Formats: sequence, structure tokens, C-alpha cells
Amino acid sequence: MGNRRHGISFADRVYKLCRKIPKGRISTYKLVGKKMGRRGQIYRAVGVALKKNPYAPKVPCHRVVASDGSLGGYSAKGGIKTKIKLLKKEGIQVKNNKIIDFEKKLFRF
DNA sequence: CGCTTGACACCGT
DNA sequence: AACGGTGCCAAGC
Repeated sequence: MGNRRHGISFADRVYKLCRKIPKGRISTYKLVGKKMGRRGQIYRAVGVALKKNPYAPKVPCHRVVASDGSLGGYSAKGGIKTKIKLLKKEGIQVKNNKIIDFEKKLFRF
């Protein structure tokens, strides 16, 4: 250890950021990508990273949704159904696959 | 080393 | 307002 400057992957950085999202709040793939400090649209890669998230739901990737307020996806155990359940449990209301008061609950880091 | 994939976002119709 | 096509990025094979 010690000698690896990058030992941490792009995906790992995504997970780290996700943990910063407070309970009861949500963020978007776009914002996460933006916070990564990269130019261009890396939100695509963010999605791929979260898809492979082995730490769900320990890493609250379920708090990351699409920019238009729709849920996006969830590959972890239980699928999208679980995502909705987790969100509701944390106080986020979901209706018709959309986040209620999206702008309000949005966490902009 | 290049092609394909994917939990998105944006623009045009 | 809803749908479809296009573009970008990192990872896997």
C-alpha cells in the first residue's frame, strides 16, 4: 500500500460521494458527476459505477436519481422496488416513478 | 488495443 | 408533453 496513487477507482470515488448524501435527501447522476470535477458528461459512467455498487444499500446509491426527478434504476437486491422502499423509509415520497418535491429534497453537495 | 455496454442528459420533432 | 435519436465517459471482454 502506499505506493498506489490511484488504487481508488472511478467507481470507488462515486461510492464515496454517495455516502455524503444525507438521509432524507437525494441527488442526481449529473450532480455527482459534476462533483467529480470532470469536464463533460460523465454521469453515464456514474450510472455504470453505481450499477456495480457492491456496498448497496450500505452506500446509499438509492439516493441518486435522474435529473428530471425520475428514479433512474437500481440493480441491487430487490431491484427498483427496493429503491422506492428505501427512499420512502427515509422520508422521500415517490409517485408515478417520480420524486415528490424533487427540487426541495435535492442535495447539491 | 478496439468494440460494446449502461442505474443518463439533451435536443429535435 | 411525450418519444426517439444522439453524444459522452469509464469498464469489461
